[in-house]
Amino acid sequence: MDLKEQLQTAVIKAVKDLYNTEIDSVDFQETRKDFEGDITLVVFSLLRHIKGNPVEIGTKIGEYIKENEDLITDFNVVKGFLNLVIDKNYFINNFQNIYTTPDFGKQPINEKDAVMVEYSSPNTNKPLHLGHIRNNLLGYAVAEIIKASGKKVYKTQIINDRGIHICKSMLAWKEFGNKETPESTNLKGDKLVGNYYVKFDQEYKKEIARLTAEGMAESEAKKQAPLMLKAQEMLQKWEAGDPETVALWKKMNQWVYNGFDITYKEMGVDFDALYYESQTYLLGKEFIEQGLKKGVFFKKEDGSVWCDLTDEGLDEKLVLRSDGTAVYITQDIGTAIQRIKDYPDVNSIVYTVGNEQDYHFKVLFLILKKLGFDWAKNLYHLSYGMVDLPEGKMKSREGTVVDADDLMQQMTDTAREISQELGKLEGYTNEEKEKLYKIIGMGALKYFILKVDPKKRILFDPKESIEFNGNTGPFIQYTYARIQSILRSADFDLNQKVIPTELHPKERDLIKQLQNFPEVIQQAAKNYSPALIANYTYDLVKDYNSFYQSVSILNAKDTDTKIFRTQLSKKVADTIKTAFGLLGIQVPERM
RNA sequence: GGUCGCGUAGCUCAGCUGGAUAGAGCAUCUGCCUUCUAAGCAGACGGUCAUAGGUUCGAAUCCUAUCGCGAUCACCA
Repeated sequence: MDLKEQLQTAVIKAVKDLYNTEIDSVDFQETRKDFEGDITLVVFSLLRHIKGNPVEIGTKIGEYIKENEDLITDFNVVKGFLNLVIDKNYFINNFQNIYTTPDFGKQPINEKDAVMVEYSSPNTNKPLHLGHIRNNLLGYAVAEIIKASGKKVYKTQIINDRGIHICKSMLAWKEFGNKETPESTNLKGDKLVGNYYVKFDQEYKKEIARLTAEGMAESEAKKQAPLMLKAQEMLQKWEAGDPETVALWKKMNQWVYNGFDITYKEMGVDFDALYYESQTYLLGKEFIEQGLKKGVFFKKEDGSVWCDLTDEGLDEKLVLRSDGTAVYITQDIGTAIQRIKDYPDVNSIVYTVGNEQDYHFKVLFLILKKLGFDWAKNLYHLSYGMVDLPEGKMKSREGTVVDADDLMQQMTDTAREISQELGKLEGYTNEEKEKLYKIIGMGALKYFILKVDPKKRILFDPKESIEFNGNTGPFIQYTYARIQSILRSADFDLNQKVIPTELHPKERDLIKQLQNFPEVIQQAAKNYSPALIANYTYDLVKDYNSFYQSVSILNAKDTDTKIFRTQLSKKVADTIKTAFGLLGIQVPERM
């Protein structure tokens, strides 16, 4: 039986025997660290049923329970709080279970209960930047956390590979590119294409300047600039399936995909199912037709189709243009339905998209509900705040974008500098060292981003960059590495069952912290919050370091204690590894 | 203007479904490497939890209003 249940029945019985009063449940909470005890009964909540002084009541219940419940060895009452001390054998036995459970904290996967997690979903006309990094890290971590909570997960993305913005870079390459290729320029494909997107904008601005100088109004010049007209023409050709345009589109998109693949690999994220906008943008129209028949939508005189959401406190939303073409949300309706069709075991979709699209997803989910899909109630928009720079928003045209590849490289470089200064890696080959710098640099970056609540915006100062001391990824990795060092020197069998004669308070804290891990995973999955995992891991490491500093592990007095403490260390390391795995962060054997 | 989100130490952030004296890290200061890795540990300093009301035995947490910051309200995606 679970500890809280057991204590609950004990308290209920105590109240019945002492006060002749029936209560059905009581609340426990963990005892705060600055008080003695392990678990606390808040007596105040009993005052509804029992009249009297909280301290007296607490004391009486405490005495009764100490007498009648073997688990409780002592108690104290502070104000209205009854702090109970749990028998050390409970913790020792519990730790034995934890220790022998592989992948402790994770639940086995239920194949029938699947979730699709969408993240990344970039445009294919420019390289990934810091904002995408947050998106990717969040999406990946949430997917891993949901998996650990016992569900099957498909990671997916929808690649925005068509539209006027794609035509812009294609056109600029055609006009100004001199047949450059990633090979000829030695540039990553996404960088090369991105350069042409910028080039388009520059040339377009020149044209506007020329036209306005000739006396044209600026708004008119924006529409009439030859480059813009050509880009629009190109889009039409693309939609008509013009072979030459389609070939160029395929070629340049492939360059971008090759570039993205490198970035994704560096970042350590992956996908199980890819969707391309070019294949989905026509989807959804048939469901608009169905919705019209059902009366979910209505048609205006000009032929445009709308959904009336005013009774939900929202506006009317366009779902089909007057010319019959699809808009953004039409496609999203179609894609969602398609995904459920493709993966019948999926009954929930998580969309990792920035909070500027909160309204869009609110509307999307409502419409899908109105269309009568029962899975629509399980859709979730994992909305996250922007990553801003001290100067404000990142703007590609002003060159203030923090490029994803550059940033990752920079992190590795910083890790290298710090490591070399500390110089603890003798005996490592250069190759091993480089691998390690990458692990540390990426750990710093990922932890930095994932430890903050997704809803909050992140202020990223490239100059101050990312810390390697304190509440950081490397700090946690370092603790892991130190434990590995202990395990390397341990010359005894770690699989034996030992019962130490004493339980140090720090050991008690550690075991308590370890016990919480499964619950933390469930919470994190429920709240779609990698930050919970990150902060839990930090707390665990703080507890461990404190333990490490106050007791001897390998030099402990007796063998049993030595073994027990080593086992405890090992399990802490394993838990760090598991937790960081959920965040997509690797862990080093040495550092 | 309507809607949504955020506002906690000088800075960056924790604080679960209301509970004890609001916690970390950075920065500043003080101790600790002949003993398992000092990317560490122990401690000091630092707060009218934006403001004002309300609910409650009890509020950073829940409700209302106000202020500040951000996002959004396209036949764009």
